[in-house]
Amino acid sequence: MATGDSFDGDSRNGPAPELPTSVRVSLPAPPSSRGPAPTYSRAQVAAAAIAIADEHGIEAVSMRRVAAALGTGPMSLYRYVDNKEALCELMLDHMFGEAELPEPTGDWRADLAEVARSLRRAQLSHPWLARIAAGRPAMGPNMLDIFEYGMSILDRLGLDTADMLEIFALVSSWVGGFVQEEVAEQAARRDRGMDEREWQRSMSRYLETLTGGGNYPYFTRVVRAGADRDFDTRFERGLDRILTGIEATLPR
Amino acid sequence: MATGDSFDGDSRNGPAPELPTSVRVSLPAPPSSRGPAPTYSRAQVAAAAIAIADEHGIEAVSMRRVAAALGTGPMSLYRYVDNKEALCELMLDHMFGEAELPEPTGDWRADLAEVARSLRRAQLSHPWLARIAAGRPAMGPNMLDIFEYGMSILDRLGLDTADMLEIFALVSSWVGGFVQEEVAEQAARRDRGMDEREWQRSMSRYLETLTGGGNYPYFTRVVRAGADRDFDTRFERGLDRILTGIEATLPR
DNA sequence: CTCCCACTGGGTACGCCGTACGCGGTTTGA
DNA sequence: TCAAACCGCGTACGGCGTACCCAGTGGGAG
Repeated sequence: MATGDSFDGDSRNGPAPELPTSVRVSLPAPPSSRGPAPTYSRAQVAAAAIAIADEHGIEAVSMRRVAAALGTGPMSLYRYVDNKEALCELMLDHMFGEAELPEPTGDWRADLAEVARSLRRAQLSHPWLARIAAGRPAMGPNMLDIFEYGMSILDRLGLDTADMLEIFALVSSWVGGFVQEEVAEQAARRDRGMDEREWQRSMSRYLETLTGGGNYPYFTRVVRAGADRDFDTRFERGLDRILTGIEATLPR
Repeated sequence: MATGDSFDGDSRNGPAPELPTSVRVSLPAPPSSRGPAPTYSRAQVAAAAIAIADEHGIEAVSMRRVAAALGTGPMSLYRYVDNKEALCELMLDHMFGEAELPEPTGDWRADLAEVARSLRRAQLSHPWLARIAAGRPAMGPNMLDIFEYGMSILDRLGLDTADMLEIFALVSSWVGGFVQEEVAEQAARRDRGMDEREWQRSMSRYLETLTGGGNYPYFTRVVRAGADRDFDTRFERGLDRILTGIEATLPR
């Protein structure tokens, strides 16, 4: 799988046609022979932004800071990126380039599960990713690579394109939702650093404050018993359920 | 189901104990008898913020604007809400109060499907919701109501608490991921207002620009054939697959 | 070889933002 | 009665995204 630099590589192609911003951003930079060569590449810009997000959180990523990290002024960034929104999309697609996908085994369930695990791994290794991805369509070249890989797995099942798309979207959107909850809870616990015991006690107090302790019997039970499994097994079990559901609703 | 005003109602309870911000925010305001009565309520603040988000988009929601909508100064808001993050959580839980849940029928598949549809409906009626919810744990009173409702449905299946939680989380996180993609695509199309035909053509051009047309065979096929079904049927079919998967992996 | 001009780098400035701080007015329990 | 507790809100600071503009650069056309 690509390493995420798929932005600057090749240069064949004319002037960018009118496209929605959310798509145009993923295009490689135009050839541009006339003036001096650009000092940086889009990949460098993305890498700088990602480094800041990893170290100081996504909210610390500002045009000024990214520019400073590159050793330049704030406005210079706009030579590489239309605006901050575009910078985010650049970071987003760059990350999906890190996903490593093994050679398909031929067992579609196992192979699709591996795609799901890769997507989760990518988003988990950079927790701010889920925040960025929210409400943004992800169709950069790297995400498209993963899409193609997933579709090729489903191609053995004799479905039409719409069905394949539907199934791929089912898996990938579940992974997205799952990881979102996962990082949310991680962040909430890190908020004030509390361990399992402390968190449990503070949630109990929350419940009592809310209703005097009477209502919310199920949530109370979950909190009291610490009844939530760890995310790894929840993920695997959920994945298994979803794949089972897909298999069961396959034609013939 | 509550209408979302569950914040200001009752007043019994002592001073707020030390809780993580992400949880404390959902607490009803302390009784506070001493000074003059507050001019507004937390529900009013939330409603004002929501109105702005609905009309001008979530990024237009600023402390200053919300305050102005209420007819007051920016700093007055901080009497009702710790900071902007807290305002967002207030909006979030307030929205889930709008979800209307019918009386359970006793058929757990149908009932759980109805919960899923309610969650989707709530998030779809305010597209900015998905953006806000990303990476934030949602455990306000209204979300807890939905949680309790869902768990009570699953309670008939003879599972332990951890299994019930797992299944509820599976459904709700899938809905979250699905709606996220749904509003993302809606937003992308609205970005520049283009209909089906235009979008198709611009995506074709995007593909050609990307690779000269050769790679991404599946995505090309999807774009060329317009092979994506509408979101309503995708949702129903996905939901059916997930419920089937759950049913198939039920013990005994 | 020359010159033009597309291109890059980057400074300045504007209008927003979140919010720390603090002051004056109001209410109420002691 | 009066101090403590609370509310409303004005002022101000530092940071943000980015519009605008100008100087420098280097390849292609003449």
